[in-house]
Amino acid sequence: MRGGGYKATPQRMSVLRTLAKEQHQTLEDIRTQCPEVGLVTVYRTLDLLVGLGIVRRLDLGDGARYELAEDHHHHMICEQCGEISEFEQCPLDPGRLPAGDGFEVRSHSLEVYGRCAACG
Amino acid sequence: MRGGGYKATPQRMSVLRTLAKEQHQTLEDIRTQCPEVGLVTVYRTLDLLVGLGIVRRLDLGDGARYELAEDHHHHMICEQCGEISEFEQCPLDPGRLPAGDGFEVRSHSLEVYGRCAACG
DNA sequence: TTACATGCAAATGGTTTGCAAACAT
DNA sequence: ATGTTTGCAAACCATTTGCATGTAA
Repeated sequence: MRGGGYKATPQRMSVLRTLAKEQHQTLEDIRTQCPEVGLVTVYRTLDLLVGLGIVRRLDLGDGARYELAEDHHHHMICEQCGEISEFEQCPLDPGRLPAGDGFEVRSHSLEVYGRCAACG
Repeated sequence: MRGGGYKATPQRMSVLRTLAKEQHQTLEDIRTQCPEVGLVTVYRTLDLLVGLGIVRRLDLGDGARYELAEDHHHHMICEQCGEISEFEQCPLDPGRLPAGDGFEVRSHSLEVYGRCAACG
């Protein structure tokens, strides 16, 4: 972060610390845990972090969510209760990715929908 | 649609006809092509169609988009110019989908990001 | 005939912007 | 000193709601 010429302010640190605690949090989730950071600053900090590639922004059907962009993982969403969980193993077959049409694949995101164990 | 006890009004037909023309349109796209349909009605019609499973709602990073839920396909998004295209071949390996944790997979969505041919 | 659908205007709610004060270097 | 960051209030914009009118079946 400092590398980019940005300052490591207490507010930014606080938001980052919160993001490190849990995956795919909403802005409200973050705000609750950073009551000392102004709403506008949370928005701006998240924008900054997303721009720097430190944070990933997702939309799983219900507004924006944010998470640290460290590891590669995907999401399972229960259509019944809305529970979101992660899985690490990527079921993509790279050999079957679209190719030959000139599109250069750089990243991907995958969401799996269904029923969680609790909802049967 | 009539099966569900809903009326086939001119407005709904118009929205459906527009959706049939092109994939992943924004609400504004649709509205431009259905100037005779009120804004609120477009919203309500899309909600209804999504609820009936006829239409799929997506978010590729820039607000909501809608498309007919007929075929299974995925999206490629150019990070440079924002162009969106589809590909039919699904690169998922069903054998590697998360299992054993009690989650029952019913559907999935995959988005591929990178550079389109034009943006090199 | 009658419950459902439409459309306007107004309300809502999440997100962004203007600007002055506080801060880091 | 100088440019960055913060926070409030206000502006903004997409979406939703209330309610009276219109309409498909």
